[in-house]
Amino acid sequence: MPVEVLKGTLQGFKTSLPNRLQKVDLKHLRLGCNCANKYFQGAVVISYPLTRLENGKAFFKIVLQESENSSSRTDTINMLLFGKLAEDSEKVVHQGDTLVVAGFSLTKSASEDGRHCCQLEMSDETGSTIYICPKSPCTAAASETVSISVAPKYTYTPLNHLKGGTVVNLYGAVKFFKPPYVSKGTDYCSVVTIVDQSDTKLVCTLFNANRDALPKIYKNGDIVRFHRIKVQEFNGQMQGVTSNGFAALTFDGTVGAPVVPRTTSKLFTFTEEDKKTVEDLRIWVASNSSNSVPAANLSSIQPQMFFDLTCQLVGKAKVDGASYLLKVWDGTKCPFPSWKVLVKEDDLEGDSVLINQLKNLTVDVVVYDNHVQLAKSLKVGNFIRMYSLHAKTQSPEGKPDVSYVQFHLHGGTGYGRGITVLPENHTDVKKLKAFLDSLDLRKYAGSEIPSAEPEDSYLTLGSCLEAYQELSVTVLTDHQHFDVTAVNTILNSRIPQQYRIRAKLRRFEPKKLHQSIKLLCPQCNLLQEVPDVTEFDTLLQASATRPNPDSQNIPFCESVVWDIESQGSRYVAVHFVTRYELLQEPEDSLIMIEGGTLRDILRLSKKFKGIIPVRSVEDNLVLLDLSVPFFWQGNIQYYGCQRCSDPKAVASLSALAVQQNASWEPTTIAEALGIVLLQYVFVMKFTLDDGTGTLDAYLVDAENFFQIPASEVLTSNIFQEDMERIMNKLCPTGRNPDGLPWLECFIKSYYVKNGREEQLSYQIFDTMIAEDV
DNA sequence: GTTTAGGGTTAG
Repeated sequence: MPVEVLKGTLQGFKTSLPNRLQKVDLKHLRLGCNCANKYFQGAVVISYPLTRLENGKAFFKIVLQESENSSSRTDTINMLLFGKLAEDSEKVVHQGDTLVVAGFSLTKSASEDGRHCCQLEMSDETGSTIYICPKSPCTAAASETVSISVAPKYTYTPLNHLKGGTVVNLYGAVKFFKPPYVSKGTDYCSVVTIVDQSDTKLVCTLFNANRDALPKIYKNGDIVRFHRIKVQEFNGQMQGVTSNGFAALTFDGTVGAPVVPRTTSKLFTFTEEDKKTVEDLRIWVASNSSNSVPAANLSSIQPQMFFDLTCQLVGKAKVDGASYLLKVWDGTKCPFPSWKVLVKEDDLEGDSVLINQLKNLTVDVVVYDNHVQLAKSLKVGNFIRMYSLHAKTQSPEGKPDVSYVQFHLHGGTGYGRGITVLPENHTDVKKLKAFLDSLDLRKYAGSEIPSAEPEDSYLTLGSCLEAYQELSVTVLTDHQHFDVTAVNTILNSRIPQQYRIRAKLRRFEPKKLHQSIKLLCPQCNLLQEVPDVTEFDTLLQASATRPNPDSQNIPFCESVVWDIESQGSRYVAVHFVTRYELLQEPEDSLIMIEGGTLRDILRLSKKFKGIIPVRSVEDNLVLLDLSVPFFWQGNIQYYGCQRCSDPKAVASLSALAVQQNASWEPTTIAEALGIVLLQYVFVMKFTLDDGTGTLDAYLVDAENFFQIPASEVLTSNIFQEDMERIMNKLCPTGRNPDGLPWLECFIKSYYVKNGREEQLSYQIFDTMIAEDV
């Protein structure tokens, strides 16, 4: 009987209320206070017309005044009624009536109207009850005895009494859980295993389109209450699944902690009996606890462990489609060196000043696959918990004594892998916040870079960095957020890493420019010397056989054969590749040549777009041996990797010959012929010195570092002069070392096999010479 | 109205 009009006096009625119901005053109504056993009494000062919500539900609003003699707005409170209760009340409530209400929930007032900061919410679904004492009492006889049921009586089934095909209400302690994740269907999914005093386990598979409707479990041992969960048999075991009207409450499992349900629902019942059930379960859990995954902080991690980490997000960045970087800290220092994941400066989200400040306390966590979506949605500053995080120790091959740790949240949801955002009012968050606030960050701050005070704006730091870089003759093309590391620190580390350094170029090798140009296979990384073209004359001659007249009819070529009688019986065949069966202008034409000498080829390569030396094998034209250049263009010879190429017959060029937009560029031709093109690169050793130590770093670069193409430098006077000027600026001969310019460089360390030994080497990357040099 | 997952580590 949710709404009842009293026939007797209010006093008389109140004596019939159960003892456990206590009157509560407006001043004691606060958010979070347990109102299960409270009633409130007030007079109706306003009653609004009945309306309907968007979902069709009836809605009725009343303003109640606590004290009859007061006219202050602060003495009034809004009461919101929903559903059938709203409809029923609206018929019988009048202005001036006194109401006694119980079974309400208390929420933050939705309107800023100067009334009480909370509002009372009631609906018959949650067992709310309203007693109305009319302003003009009925003249009927004495009051009847009224019995109140504040809440509908829910019964809870012990887990050892479950039967398939039933819908029940359950209480249990969480033994295992997967935080809500996006399922492959349309809903969020959370798998929760609960256990109760009967020591029976139940795996519950919960789905809901609304993440907040799933239980807000943050750790094993939390207590849950499920209403309307369906029990069914699966694989010979009972299983719980969400059914219509499923609702969950979650409680902290700590003995003695306030019994406050976690839910986003505004309407739920919660009785003294519920409280007792939670408290009983807490005590049972405490004495039957089985330690599962440890919750660790960064300072207590062990190599190879999986653990739950509670931390704050400081920065985030995409790594690639399948992984995402989270920079987090928990205020403790990881005892092992940990990896730093290289991302583009522009991709790193977060306060760069703070990221820099905390760099020695944060760790880089890479999350994969299904976790990327959630990771992206996190806000910098969020307090999060990552479950089953993997602290993976890595040692370079053959170096078990040196190790560093990588943090991975691997893909999948096995073992509860996942991330949750913890609410700011969670006990663990409050504790962590207090701890983080208590830290003296200066103790951990790095000292290599001019430190910015927290009140400095990002702009100030930016311009400060600019001034700092002004003196450098190099420019970093990415990762500007990296801090400078001292050379001796780098030398002392045995971990493959990436660093930013600031140093001077003491010396470099080789001194002669032509010695610094090599050929690099981008696939197998083999470096080789650039051959001397004059060596090829014999090779080219040796392949010069009398062209086979049968092979001269090539579909995409116009061919001519020259007899060169002045040189004995030498024959040269030239095949002009046609485009759409048409000859092109010589400067656009690709030609293939059989039996040409080095002189012929060099001469022709100045006139034509490109030349491919070939020979006849039976009826086919094939490339020569890959020890000679397969393609000649202007002054440049292009080579294929003898290991990685899989040369095809020249006929495979026909596909290019019919393409309208195909160009006779070395890369295109190489690809069509199955050739892995060798790259011309500068290979130099720079001895870099920053005052704390010197290290030798290799430069292997095609054109980015000097902004000069290595392929052309040997045939261009202008490029050679540029190179000379640059090297003279970086490392002038006979200059006092103090006068040398600064170079800011990225270098990475990596292990190379040197015989049976592994040796740490350093290479320069993402760095270029400043334009004005 | 159905499907999702149905606990038991990635292999980066």
